[in-house]
Amino acid sequence: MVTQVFQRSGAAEPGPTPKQAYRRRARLDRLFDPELMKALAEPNRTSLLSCLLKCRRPCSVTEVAACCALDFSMVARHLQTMAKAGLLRCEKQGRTVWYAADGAALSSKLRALADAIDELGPEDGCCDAGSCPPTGGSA
Amino acid sequence: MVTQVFQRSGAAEPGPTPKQAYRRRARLDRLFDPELMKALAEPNRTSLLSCLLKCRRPCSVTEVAACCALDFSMVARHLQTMAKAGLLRCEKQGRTVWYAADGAALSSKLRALADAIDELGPEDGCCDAGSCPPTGGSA
DNA sequence: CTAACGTTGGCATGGTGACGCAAGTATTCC
DNA sequence: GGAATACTTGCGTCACCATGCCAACGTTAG
Repeated sequence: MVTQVFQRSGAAEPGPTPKQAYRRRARLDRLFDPELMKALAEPNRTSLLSCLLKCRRPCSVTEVAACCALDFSMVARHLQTMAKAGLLRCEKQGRTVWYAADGAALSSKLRALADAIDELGPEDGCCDAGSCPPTGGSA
Repeated sequence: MVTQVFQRSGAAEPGPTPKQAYRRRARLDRLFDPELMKALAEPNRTSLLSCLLKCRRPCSVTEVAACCALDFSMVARHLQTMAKAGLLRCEKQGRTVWYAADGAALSSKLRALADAIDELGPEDGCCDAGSCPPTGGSA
């Protein structure tokens, strides 16, 4: 017998087939932001973001670049990338550019995504539609 | 005059320099998961994830691959990637592999990240330390 | 005006990953 | 046993991107 990992509840709602689900647009689909996730996918970038979040104040590129071993131009580029993704706000003042982490914006985006996921309800099996009986389905 | 984007509050707490902030490890630093974010950074992958979340039941690779124009092997690889990142749970049953989205795990991770960000408090300027007066600081 | 400063942009390089194809493996059915 | 099914894996290609170096640009100070 196979170890039954996937628990099935009473299958109150059928649950769509993957094809139906794939086409049906949900709030979730609009909330997945590749640009945002890409910006958060690079360890050096998240280090810089974390640094700015902990600073809780605007910092210049020079200041931030002094923290890590990265090349200065790379730090500038990372900050640009994150600003474009909505993670940082920036303000140019003379020859200095100040970057500040927009923690509120990020956390609210993350919560919105979490809400949209929870909104779909827990996966609980269905398969009375007969398309995919994972664990001893009748079909 | 420069447009004053960065509002400064009373600077109740100094706020560390970027160098201090960079070294000081916070809960946040442990929550940034590059693997997770990378898994969420690819549009095709998030489409598949969304599909599985909406299905609310385990689906086989074949089923999922039938939804989109992607090559079968690519779908299988994407599902593996997401399973490794903790987004999906999978169970092999005979020659079929069932994948189910772990929505609860994802949303709780996102909320934990949001909590850790909010925990740091809003950025509000400081700079009485004299290291970075962004907008007409006294230093 | 000149020099110094802070940042941006071009360039070459190396690594990573998405993609499709095709071959291979494991399991089930006849 | 053999064939069909369901998936995995290897390979080659291509695009993107992180990285560092260096030149150029705009701004400020002298």
